[in-house]
Amino acid sequence: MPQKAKSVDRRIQRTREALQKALSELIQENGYEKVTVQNVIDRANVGRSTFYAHFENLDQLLLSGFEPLRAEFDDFLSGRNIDNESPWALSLAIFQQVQKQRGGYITLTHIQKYLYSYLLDHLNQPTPKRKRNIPSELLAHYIGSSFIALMTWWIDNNYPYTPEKMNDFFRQLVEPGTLAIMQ
Amino acid sequence: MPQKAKSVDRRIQRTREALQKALSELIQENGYEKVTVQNVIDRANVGRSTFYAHFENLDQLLLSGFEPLRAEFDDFLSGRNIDNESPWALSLAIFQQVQKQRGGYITLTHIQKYLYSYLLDHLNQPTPKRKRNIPSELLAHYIGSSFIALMTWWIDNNYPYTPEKMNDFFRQLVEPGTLAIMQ
DNA sequence: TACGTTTATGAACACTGTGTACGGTTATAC
DNA sequence: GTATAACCGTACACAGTGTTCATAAACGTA
Repeated sequence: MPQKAKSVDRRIQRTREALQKALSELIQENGYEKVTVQNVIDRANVGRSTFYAHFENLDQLLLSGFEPLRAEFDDFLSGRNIDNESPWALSLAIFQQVQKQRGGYITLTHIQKYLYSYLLDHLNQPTPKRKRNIPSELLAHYIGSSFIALMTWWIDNNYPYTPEKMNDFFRQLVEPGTLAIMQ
Repeated sequence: MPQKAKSVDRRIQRTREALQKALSELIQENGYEKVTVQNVIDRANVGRSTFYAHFENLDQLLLSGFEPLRAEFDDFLSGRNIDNESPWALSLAIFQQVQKQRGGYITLTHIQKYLYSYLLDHLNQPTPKRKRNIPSELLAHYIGSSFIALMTWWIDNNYPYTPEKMNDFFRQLVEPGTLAIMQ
């Protein structure tokens, strides 16, 4: 039988949201490297000890804001067979989701981590038609990095194109090279 | 008439080399982010004030080790007309030079900076045959990032291929996509 | 509303690191 | 040999991190 939903303390929500919002703003203003815990708690109007009651450090706070995207991405990976659908649906989904979180902050390295391991699995499956001029590891690294490159440019330039258009660019750039190699 | 070469104080050379060597070792052990001035001067056996007499901060020390590569790269850019020779000679030269500095440390972002501005100039020249589906800025960013991606993989995996082979990979991956776009 | 529990607070503390200042010492170039 | 400069150590002010603890406030629940 389902347990009655335990109600979450409103104070916890408020604190966490205030911290995430403050971090988000400070990142957009100065970049993540320049953000300090001190800045965040000042901006969020939260006590120092309160911060450490919720998060071990700045990185953990950053990661907590990344949860929604991570969850969606996991769903996508487990819910569908990428190989039988268009492989470009994956990248499109990420472009769309990133834009949806527009105001939020994103650590692209985390997307890259997921993407990389997926690509490596995918490329290591025995594909008879593959020429294999290029080692799988390098290919996975290349595709993942290219994707991150486009994403970075897109965000830095404040989303000048739609996710669909960006995904087209990605496809146009990466597909010819990888197809030529994968035969 | 050529000025008589002013002899450089041996102490200066020794100090700078000790600091660069220490930084290089520490980067290879723990990564640049974790290196502190304290670590470097301890390892180099150099006084704190001496460090600051030579360099403003850690970044400046890092950059000083990058000078030889930067110089070679500048020479290359100014000495030849890239357009009339193979454009892939540029990337090959960098692969070779990076390997030559094997034991040394490299900040790839600095290479990327140079590469990016070169590419942007290059792509912005009016080329009648270009289709221009994709904005020059994005294309420059993409090519530069792809190059850095291969370079990073190459270094992280301890130079498993020759510079020439790596340059082939780069060409195979990037050329088809960019050619298709540049018509 | 009254209750016991959880959370927030702020101040103090130890710690690590940065960058500056300065007087004394030593190696170096000439 | 000597003047010079490079080096050294120490001390200092400052900024940031992460912990602890006693107190006060807000909360959910009955």
